[in-house]
Amino acid sequence: MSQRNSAVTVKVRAVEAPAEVPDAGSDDHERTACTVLQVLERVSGKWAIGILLECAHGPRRFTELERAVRGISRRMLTLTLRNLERDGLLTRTVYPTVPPKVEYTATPMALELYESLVTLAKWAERHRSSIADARVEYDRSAVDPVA
Amino acid sequence: MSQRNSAVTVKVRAVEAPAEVPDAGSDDHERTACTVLQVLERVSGKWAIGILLECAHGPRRFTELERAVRGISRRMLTLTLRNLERDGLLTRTVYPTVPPKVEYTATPMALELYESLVTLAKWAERHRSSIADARVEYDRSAVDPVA
DNA sequence: CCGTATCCGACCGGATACTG
DNA sequence: CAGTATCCGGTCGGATACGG
Repeated sequence: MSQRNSAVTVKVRAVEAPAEVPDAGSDDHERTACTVLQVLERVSGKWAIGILLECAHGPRRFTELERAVRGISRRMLTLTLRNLERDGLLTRTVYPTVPPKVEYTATPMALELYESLVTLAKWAERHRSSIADARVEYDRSAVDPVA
Repeated sequence: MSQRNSAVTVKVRAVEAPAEVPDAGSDDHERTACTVLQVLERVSGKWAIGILLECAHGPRRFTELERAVRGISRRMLTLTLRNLERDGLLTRTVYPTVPPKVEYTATPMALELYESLVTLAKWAERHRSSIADARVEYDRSAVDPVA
């Protein structure tokens, strides 16, 4: 896909009191869905975002990430790192010293993505309790149909 | 977490020519990462976004979704629908007619999320080709170390 | 029309052990 | 320090068949 500006076509802006999205033209949804899906797939897996968020604040070494992204295994750290590098979101720099030193740095592209992740984080923050409530309510009425 | 406004703390805005994210205070990353992770987990799975995007443009029936979200199986449609309903992102309305009719509608919360997804979609659109290039380049030099 | 139930393969991801 | 290799269980998700 070329560099055509704002190729996404959907109307954004001003959904303060959301009623209904204006519509965007039927199979445009599909193109958008596909695109978003591809983003989410790159960034999916439990660990990619944690790593990206860490590296957004400066170069990080392998072991630093292993400690910062808590709960991650060596294996998953390596795999996720490789994928992020492959997609051009992280650059890997090896310093041929002894002991070896490797730094992972977020690319400009990744730093832009970081912006979107912050947007997402804000949404999550706003609705976290609503979602939690919805869950307990749903589970309650599922287990306890009429009570 | 209560309703404190802008609890995310990280500095946003103005990363036109991204150099480095200012930093946000060490373990604030973790809280942000966790939050974002939770969002992504709700919305992950290949199908949730496609469904959300469809329903953002008005109520949709089960079979309509089955056709619109192409490639989805009945099973996955049902499961994803249930999870989205459980999280309060979709409301399920049953019309006790014959034959039965069920409508799924995006909640205001989901329509706000839609905004974020559009942001993500824009990012993906901007960088789609860069990522594709990065991949072929990475794969090339992996298979073809020195040539 | 709108689902649920069952089977089953693919892959994600943790634990552990070994290497340059 | 910064990985790689192997094993192995759990979950995701497709295909198919059946039910209200």
